[in-house]
Amino acid sequence: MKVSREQAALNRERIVDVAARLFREKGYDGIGVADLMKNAGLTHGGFYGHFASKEDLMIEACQHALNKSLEGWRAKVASDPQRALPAIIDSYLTARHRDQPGGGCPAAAMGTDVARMSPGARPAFTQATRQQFALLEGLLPEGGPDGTQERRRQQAISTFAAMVGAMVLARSIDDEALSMEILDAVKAQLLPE
Amino acid sequence: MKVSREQAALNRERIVDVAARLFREKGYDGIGVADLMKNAGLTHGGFYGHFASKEDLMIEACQHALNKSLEGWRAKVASDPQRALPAIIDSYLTARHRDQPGGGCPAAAMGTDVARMSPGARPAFTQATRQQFALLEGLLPEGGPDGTQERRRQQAISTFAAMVGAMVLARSIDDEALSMEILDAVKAQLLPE
DNA sequence: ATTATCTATAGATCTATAGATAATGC
DNA sequence: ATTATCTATAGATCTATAGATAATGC
Repeated sequence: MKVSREQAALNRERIVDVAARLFREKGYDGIGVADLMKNAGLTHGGFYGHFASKEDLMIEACQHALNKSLEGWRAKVASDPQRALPAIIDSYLTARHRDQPGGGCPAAAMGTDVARMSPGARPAFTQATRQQFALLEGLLPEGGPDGTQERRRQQAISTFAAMVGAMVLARSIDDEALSMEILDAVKAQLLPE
Repeated sequence: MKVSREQAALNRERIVDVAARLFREKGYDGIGVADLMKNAGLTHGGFYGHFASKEDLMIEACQHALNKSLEGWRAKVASDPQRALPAIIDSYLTARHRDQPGGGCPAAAMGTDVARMSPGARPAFTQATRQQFALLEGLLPEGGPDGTQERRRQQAISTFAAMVGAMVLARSIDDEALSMEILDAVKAQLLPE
């Protein structure tokens, strides 16, 4: 029954990884500890050897998801800084992202959950949001006479807000054409030709 | 024990009204039927005389909240069409709205819940979102050479997306200054002087 | 000997229903 | 007589814990 210390650490990581996916897909209350553990290939009771509570797992799952999300953005910056902004916006505002919340933006998938019931996860969201704004700010074009530092930050914040809102709206409706129109309209607005 | 037919209808409305508030505040899974009924001044068992299931109440509560929200926007248009756009945006992007989700924007408060577990409520969201886009489109300034009909619709969609996203982000973090900066930045972006 | 995991279960909570109650409405 | 509401509870589910088990690591 027992596994090696190394394997136990891997099991813990897998629980966090599974939780980061399933909390985004089903919400904090939409998945139970028993089901989470089954998805990680372990039994219910084993959970409490790794975490003090389900709430604790939620905090780690948020940190994990937020870090992965930021890493994805940073990878785009590293591979092609000039095209990073359109690359981030294009890949965010897609039907693929809309239909796969489990691997997508934590703010769009869990922001409301975190706001209403998970005070412990809010510091992680605060830090990640700050970093996302800073990253976007650095990618915005210098701009014309209006391109002050303050204006660029304002634009970075508005860009991310429009992305998150577009995703929340696109997911909440059941008309495929309107849903795509939302994603495409915000894409066109944020990336004028 | 029994009340008049008229009073029963009022009781039903009160249940929907309470649910529209509490589902936005606590989420669909965050409040139970017993607590909802207690908040409406009734007992648990009486619920099923009015609704077939909790899910059915969710659908009615969404319709109710969405209608109230649209009515608020239309009242602003009726009272002063010229100032309606800034009035809507200004009142949306406030700390007051952020801190009182129970009476606020249904998309920002329940959009994620509806997306993941309430297919029955999605038609209402679809219709309301369509109407909100149309209303905003009519309020946008004619604009310069770029003010085509298509461009105005794109801008209406982007405006609402930015508002919803700003609210979701502002609620998910625990830094008051950053939270206000998000609301103010999106406000400034949407309403340039 | 230690400990990661498992089985089993306690205790709480949640949706929904059954049957009783008492006031309304014909 | 009808029916809106109430009391009580069935049945399911969920978090967390207790104690057993067996492989690891000193």
